[in-house]
Amino acid sequence: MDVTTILETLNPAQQEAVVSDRKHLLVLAGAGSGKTRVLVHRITWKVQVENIAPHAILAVTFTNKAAREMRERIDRLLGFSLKGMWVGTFHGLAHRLLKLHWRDAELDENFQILDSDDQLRFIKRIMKNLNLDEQRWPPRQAQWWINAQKDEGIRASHIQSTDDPYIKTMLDVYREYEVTCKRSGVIDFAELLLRSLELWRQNSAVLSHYQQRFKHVLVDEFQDTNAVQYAWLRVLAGKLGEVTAVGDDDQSIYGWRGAKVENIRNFQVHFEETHLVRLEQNYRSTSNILRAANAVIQRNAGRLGKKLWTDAGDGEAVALYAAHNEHDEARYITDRINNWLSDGNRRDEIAILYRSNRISRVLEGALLQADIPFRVYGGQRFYERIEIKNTLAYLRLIVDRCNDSAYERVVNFPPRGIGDRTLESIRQEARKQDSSLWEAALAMTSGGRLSGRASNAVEGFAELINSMSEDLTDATLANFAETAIQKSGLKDFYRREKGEVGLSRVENLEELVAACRNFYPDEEERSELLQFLDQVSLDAGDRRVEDGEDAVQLMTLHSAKGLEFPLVFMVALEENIFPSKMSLDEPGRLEEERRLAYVGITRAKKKLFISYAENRSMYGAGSGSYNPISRFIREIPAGVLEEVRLRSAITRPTSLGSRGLQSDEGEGTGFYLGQQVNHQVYGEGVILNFEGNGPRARVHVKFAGVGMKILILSSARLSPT
DNA sequence: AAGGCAAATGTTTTT
DNA sequence: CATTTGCCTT
Repeated sequence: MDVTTILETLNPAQQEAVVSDRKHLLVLAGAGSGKTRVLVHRITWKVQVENIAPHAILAVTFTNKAAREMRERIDRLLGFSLKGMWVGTFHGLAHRLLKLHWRDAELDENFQILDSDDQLRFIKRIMKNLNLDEQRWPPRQAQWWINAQKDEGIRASHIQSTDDPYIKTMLDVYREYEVTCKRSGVIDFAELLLRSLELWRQNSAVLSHYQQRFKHVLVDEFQDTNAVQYAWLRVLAGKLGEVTAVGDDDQSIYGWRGAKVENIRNFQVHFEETHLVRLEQNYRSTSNILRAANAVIQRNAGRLGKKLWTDAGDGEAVALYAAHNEHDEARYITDRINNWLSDGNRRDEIAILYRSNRISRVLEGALLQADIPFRVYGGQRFYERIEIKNTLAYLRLIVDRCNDSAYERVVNFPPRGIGDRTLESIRQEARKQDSSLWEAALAMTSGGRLSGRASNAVEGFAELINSMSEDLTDATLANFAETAIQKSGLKDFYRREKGEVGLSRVENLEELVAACRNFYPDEEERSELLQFLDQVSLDAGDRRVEDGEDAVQLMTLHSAKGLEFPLVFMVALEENIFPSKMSLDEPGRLEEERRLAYVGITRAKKKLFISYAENRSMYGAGSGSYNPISRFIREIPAGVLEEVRLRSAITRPTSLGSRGLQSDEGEGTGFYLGQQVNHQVYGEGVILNFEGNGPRARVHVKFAGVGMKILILSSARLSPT
């Protein structure tokens, strides 16, 4: 392959990025500007033109899907397989490292990955043992806290104990959690990253091996890196490694999970001699859509700055629909969808995007009613389903009897007469002799220390696992899984379960067998089953691209990142919903919400519909709440917006107000959102929300010191400050 | 130990 | 409203 083939399909900015020979490279790639393309072509360039060995390249992404895609595209462009190039997710690569250096990393050889579900179970157990009140200290919160620490690279031992009861309690749980994980030979997602970072930091021989090897490090979606991932990259790059980072600070939407936009903003500070390239030409959307996106994101402070443009024409205006309520909104959407379809378009070109999953419910109902096939993404993923996890637990136990979380999950599932009391005594024994549950159970049954019935049941379980284990020899993975599902009693259990739920569970079990059949191991030494289990822990089995069925796609704005659709509906653009109520006080979080709006708008290729409901019921039928129109709608210039009104405004004047789209006003009140006001009793505050209208209109005001108050506007006698 | 009923509880989620 | 959770009964 010659130079021109790599470059000819690229625009000048893309070419500049691909051939850059400064030490480091930061590519600020706007939505739809061809970032993956640049990454793939740059790798090809290095191999084909600069004669860099594939062996010396490490490319890292966040999702398995992105990693797969990158691998395929490099393969295709390069014309030969990756040959020792490391391409994978942060977690996948970290896992690989830890597998190779398990001894140096002080891990069990067969360490297992703890998914967030199992992690929560662990933490619940620990908190129970510590006699912590679940009401006062919700385990989810502890899980959140621990993960947040780990994402920052903070170990329990790094934290100073304080008098603060919250920190004290969390720290106790964290400490105990570390011990439990170690004893059980499991590591959680955050631990994969942190442990591999520590491995490098503490073991210079291992580190220098990888520094010698990976002279070229490339990172996708750089704006989503957290503190540990960033440190990981810096350590690996060392003084000599060359780093290419591709990302978009405007699309950083995972701050709440520890991602640091600062990482991309500071890149040029920490990585000297950086060449900065902006990709601003967008190949996805019409001008009108981009104008809307640019105008919204422009409101954020501290951006690296970037303005998308396109060769494409203006296209249609962005449509805005003010719905009476969520049902009206849903009906409007199904009507538009039917129009689109009757023009001969496909359903899978359509996406409906929302801030939070609960919004989808009414839409699902409407689509069902309108007979429009759809698929809701997000929510449960394949390998997270309970029936799948149970099956996998059997498989894990067969591979490793000492896997306590697997043991706990299935000792008594399907029910076989091993209750809480029995299990608790086994747990105690395990803790006493510092062994696995399996070993403790064995000791107790052979020592006759369990009642006859319990003893028989526990023994029976052990025999079951042992006998399943024998089936492993010379069966194919799929056949083995099938027998396991059979013998464990899972199949019978779910078959007997009534309703559609049971049916779909049996189907999922069959699908798992199919997944086994389609699995191709890539290592020689380790057994197929071991490799399968590892892959499954790291890949949730997101089946988004599934069978290419022609269905409308419903998903959250978060899960829409990276996707594009000719026709996009952004729904429920109301204050407190989008932007979400939780993000309203902190400016940083509000900016993240705005980025989310930017992500949403830029998903649309041809036509974007935005809608909001003047009244939205929280759950089901209640009277519902009046949320003001989302500020993000106001931030879209009037020129690209076209307000659709199907009926005359009877119930409520449009929240846009007579002064048009630019106003930030709570209609007819004389006040506006975010305004500083004074109250005779509460003092100074800021207006966060309007509710209702007419004489009953109320305002939500957050007062300094006093907190949030809801006041009747007509009697509160607020004055502007 | 297992099943049934009332009460609690509801952002976003790459791995 | 709809789903999950924990308590209570058998």
